[in-house]
Amino acid sequence: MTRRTFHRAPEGERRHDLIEATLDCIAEYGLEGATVRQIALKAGVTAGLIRHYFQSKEHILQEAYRVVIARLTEKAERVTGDPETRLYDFIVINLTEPVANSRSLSLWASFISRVSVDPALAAIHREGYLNFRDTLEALLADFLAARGADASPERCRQLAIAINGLLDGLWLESCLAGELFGESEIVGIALASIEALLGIRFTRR
Amino acid sequence: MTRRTFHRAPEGERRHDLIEATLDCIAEYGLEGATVRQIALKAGVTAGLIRHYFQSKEHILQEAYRVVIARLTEKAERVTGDPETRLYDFIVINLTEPVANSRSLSLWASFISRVSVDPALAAIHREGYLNFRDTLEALLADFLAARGADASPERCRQLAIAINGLLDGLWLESCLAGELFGESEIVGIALASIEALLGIRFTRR
DNA sequence: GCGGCTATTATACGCTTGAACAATTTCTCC
DNA sequence: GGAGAAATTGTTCAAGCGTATAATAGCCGC
Repeated sequence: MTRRTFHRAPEGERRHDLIEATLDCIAEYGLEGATVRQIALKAGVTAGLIRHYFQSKEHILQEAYRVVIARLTEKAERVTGDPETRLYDFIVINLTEPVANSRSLSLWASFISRVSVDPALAAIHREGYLNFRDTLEALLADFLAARGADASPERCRQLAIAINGLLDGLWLESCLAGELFGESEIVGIALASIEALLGIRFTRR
Repeated sequence: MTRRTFHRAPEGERRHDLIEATLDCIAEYGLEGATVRQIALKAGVTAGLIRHYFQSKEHILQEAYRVVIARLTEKAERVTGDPETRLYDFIVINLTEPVANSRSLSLWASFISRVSVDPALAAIHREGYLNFRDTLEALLADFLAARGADASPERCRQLAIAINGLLDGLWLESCLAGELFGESEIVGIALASIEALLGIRFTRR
């Protein structure tokens, strides 16, 4: 009996492929569908290999969650330009593809449901979350200052909490029921709402 | 060998207990921890009994999800009084116990993660969600009309989407990281934000 | 207080799971 | 082009899963 032929991949590439396969499984079948065998099947390898790269199934899930968070936040955290452009782009990026789509939500929700149960995932979550809100708070402070508005720490904190909530909620809504809105409808509502919250109109709309 | 003694319960009561046990398991261990045997253990019965009351494990999960949605929405949907009081109470109820706590979030997230994968759960979800937003839209229309503000259908729709998003997002934030805020802080931010979005101050704060 | 209905228990079955490990193949280096 | 390292396969294992079903025991009507 002859074995299947295989390809020896560089460690980084193989780990990446395995994590992608994990995310595919979760998005398609949920966390329960992300079994070691299913992940291996999707990655085109055998189940044993996963344990060669990851100490346990828990570990590959943790790595996968880091990737999910990174994809949800990395683009928005790299906005450039003047304060208004950065804030504006931050809003738009978070509510359009590829951040806002049903696959992102599937992945996010799958992991969130384990954050309250699994301390390792909770730690990964908290780091990503605080990061995001700090970024938003800094963007707000810059924007308010540039417009000569009240940019006191307390006000920035409260606005960051509110706008973070608004963006999270609208992101959720559009991912969960995207076909009920035009994509630009959600973005438009977000921009108008944030203008109202800040008491400042964007100049570039 | 002697069997354990047991109590023959009325159907309604037994079904209720089994669903509660299911929710306990999900909140404690996540969806994956809600196995037939674990649920039975928590309910103080044996695993076989679950299949006597529910056609399959899928069915008990669907019933459990209905209960979760009902608990998240029923109190807010029963607000009474003048338009401002109803809207105000709606906001507060959704952001305080027992709607806003980590157990609620655990349960909600567990099911949400399967909504995108399981059509039966998706149907249950959609019904509850539309219900909630319609309630909010009606509250807004009444409140705006009572204050003599623009209550056109388009404006009400957009405000309902925005405020629904804001409430969802703030609910999420406070459940996920409640200890970072005073409970009243989130409520205060919500009320102030909604005043800004509506362009109207509440009289009763 | 007893007979019958059925809620409940107890056990078993077939399958899938995460994990472990020995065998094998690929690739690098000399 | 051969040897050694290690990436990958294939198989096995015990545990746990949802489900099925026969045996039992609690309870209601008489």
